[in-house]
Amino acid sequence: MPNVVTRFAPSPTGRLTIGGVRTALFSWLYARRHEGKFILRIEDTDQERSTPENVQVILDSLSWLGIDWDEGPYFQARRMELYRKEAERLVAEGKAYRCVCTKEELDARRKEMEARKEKPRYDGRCRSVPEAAKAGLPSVIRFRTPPDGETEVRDLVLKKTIVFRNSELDDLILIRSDGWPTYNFVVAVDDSSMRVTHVLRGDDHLNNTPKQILIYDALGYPVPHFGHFPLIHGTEGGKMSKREGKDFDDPSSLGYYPRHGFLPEAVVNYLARLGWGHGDQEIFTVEELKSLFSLEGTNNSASRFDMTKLLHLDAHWIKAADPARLARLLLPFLKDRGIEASEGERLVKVVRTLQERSRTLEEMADAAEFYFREKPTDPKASAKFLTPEIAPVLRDIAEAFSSLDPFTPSGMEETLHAVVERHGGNLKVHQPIRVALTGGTASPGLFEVMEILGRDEVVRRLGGAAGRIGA
RNA sequence: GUCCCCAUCGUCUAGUUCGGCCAAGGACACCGCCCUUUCACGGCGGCGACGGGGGUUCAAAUCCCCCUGGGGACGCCA
Repeated sequence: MPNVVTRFAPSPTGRLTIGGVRTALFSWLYARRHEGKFILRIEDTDQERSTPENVQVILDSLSWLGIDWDEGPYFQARRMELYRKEAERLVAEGKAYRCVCTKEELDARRKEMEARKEKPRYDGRCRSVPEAAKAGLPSVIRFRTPPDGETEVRDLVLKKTIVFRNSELDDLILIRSDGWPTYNFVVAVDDSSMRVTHVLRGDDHLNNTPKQILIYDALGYPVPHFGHFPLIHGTEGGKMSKREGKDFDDPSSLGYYPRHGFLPEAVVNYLARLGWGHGDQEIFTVEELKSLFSLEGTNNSASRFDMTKLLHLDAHWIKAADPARLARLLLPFLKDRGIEASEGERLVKVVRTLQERSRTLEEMADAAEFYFREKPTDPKASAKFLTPEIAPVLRDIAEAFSSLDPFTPSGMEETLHAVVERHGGNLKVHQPIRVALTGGTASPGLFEVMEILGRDEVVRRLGGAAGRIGA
């Protein structure tokens, strides 16, 4: 029996948020660090909103990040019998009771309480009605929360004990009128039946924890350890909200990142540093995280999501990545731009020239375009560098290049030098050549660009540019 | 409204556990300079914070209280 069992329990009711992913990452790292077990459980008790597509998104996202699980995925929808049985047991033991109040009645009472500025809660009117009197009526099962006393939550992340007065807690619903169980109940049943030792989750669940502890106690199961990570806020502050639109258009969704050419190791590195630290170290490999992650190192205040820093880390990991791997990953981005490149030595060379100047694969694909097809020349660059005076020089260079064999950087340099000398020396030809070749003023080193483009293509583009100047 | 959490540069954070090593360190961003065939990379330097007020103490970013500010939760959602 491992001494640490953690789980990630997302609900497939929407996209997977970046905050949820961080919770998954921390839970996984904690299990790995302690050579424990990590469980994936899908909380699909909300029949209205759970979809198979959302389940798939969760699975794909975790796989992309490299987060693997030892058990599961479990689906709560397939564990209904267990929940009903446990709920009935609580009713039989007097620890829960049936409530026949209708939704409408409850809504009306809630509104009244809000109007009176009270904390909205169930008034408990079915509490003392004998079970026999409610038989046959449509009902829900509610938990009989102890009216007095306090429940203590020892939190491993906050490193403190939080005390809740039981009188603040509500008689929450365990089983809905349609027979489906609710979150606070299943989570307690499942975490105990799956022998979860450390429940790690977002801060937004802190208020649920005392309720769940009470349920554990009522059920007679041992209470696990808890840890609540502060939420990740959006750039404007506040809980990162799910925007409308496609999942991959929204940076608060994990789906955004693979789609926009981020490397998983960069996302993992960034997320790990958001709310956790290990001295001054900024760069972490997954392996390092697996051996270093600890709850003691977590920060207990909310953090803000910063795309700029993520981009910086992505740039770092692109520089560190194997060019052949990047070449393979780049293919779909090229394809999006209508470029059918193939894996191979040339593409790897292209990647090498772009690694130091791309923050994402998307940027790399944009920067790579000129290698595969001539781009329209940037008008500003053209006006500045493709001047009438330079046209004959470019023509001469093209001609000199056409017989340069082999077409090597040292040969190119000598040739350039010779042509410039012939035109009186002291001519700036690099930028005009760059513009002629790449369509813009920024590119990788001129000689490596020419080498990859190849002599014929270089000659062709140079000649073409010179021709267009005259026109 | 009630309950709960949080509080170091613009942002992520180190330092808080055992108060003194902190005239507060690192990273991102920003601004200079260097390198340089462009753009980048890299190197060097700069800007920049303990929210406020009370305590406790010889000594507080570190401990306590209050205020303020931020966030979360109050569902037959999870």
